Amino acid sequence: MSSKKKPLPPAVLHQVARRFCLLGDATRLAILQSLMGGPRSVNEIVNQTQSSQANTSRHLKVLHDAGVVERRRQGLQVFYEIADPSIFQLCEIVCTSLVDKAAAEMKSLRG
Amino acid sequence: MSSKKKPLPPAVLHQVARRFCLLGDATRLAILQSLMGGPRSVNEIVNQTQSSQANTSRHLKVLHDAGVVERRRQGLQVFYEIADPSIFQLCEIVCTSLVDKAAAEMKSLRG
DNA sequence: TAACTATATAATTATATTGTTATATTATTG
DNA sequence: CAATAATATAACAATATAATTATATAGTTA
Repeated sequence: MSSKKKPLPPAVLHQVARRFCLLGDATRLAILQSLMGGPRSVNEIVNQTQSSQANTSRHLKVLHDAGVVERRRQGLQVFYEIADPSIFQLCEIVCTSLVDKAAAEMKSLRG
Repeated sequence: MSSKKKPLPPAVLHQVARRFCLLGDATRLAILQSLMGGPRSVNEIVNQTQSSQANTSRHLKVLHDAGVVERRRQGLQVFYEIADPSIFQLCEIVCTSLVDKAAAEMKSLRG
């Protein structure tokens, strides 16, 4: 039961990296943020994110291929929603870390 | 006190994306993994990660510029260590999510 | 200070990613 | 089935990123 310290094999590192890569794009983060409020049609996402339809569609495909979002067709529209809520935990941790860092910088500037 | 649902402004999204981008590279993840065991000299990292010295140095610079690792010189050597432990939380969440996904796929394959 | 060791940087090449425009696909409705 | 609406895809140009090789810098020691 050694729970710690096992180095991950390269293949796993690549998978983890790919997942982080997915989140390493502001456009995709904006899309995910839009989906935080629940399922959204592509058009709704386009409006909320101010990105073009084509670009939004392309990024949605990336997210879908990675299993981060699910899609379901409903008539003419396609609705997307978050399939992997761990995304939110990740974003929150990063945000907290960034806020902490900013606060530390403020403090050190003031002396 | 509305704690949820404030959409992050684009500038913040970019910062968050940049942070995720840092982790979106297997070489850097390997470096961070090496640093999980505590401070390491560049040479130790090179040996553990099987990457070239130049490449390791370059990635260490990236991580350092982002404030993810700290450096201190000690004679001829430079030791790096994790400056932002939230990294580990992030990796753990991703790993868990990937394991879950793999397990789900296994299950669906078996029927 | 010359030789050596550890680390950093620059220049280059190869590859990947992003956003755009134009076009295709899919489903609905008259 | 023609016209329309919503979404997806392809081709392209611009930019970014990664790894490598060669070289430079910083510190150490004789």
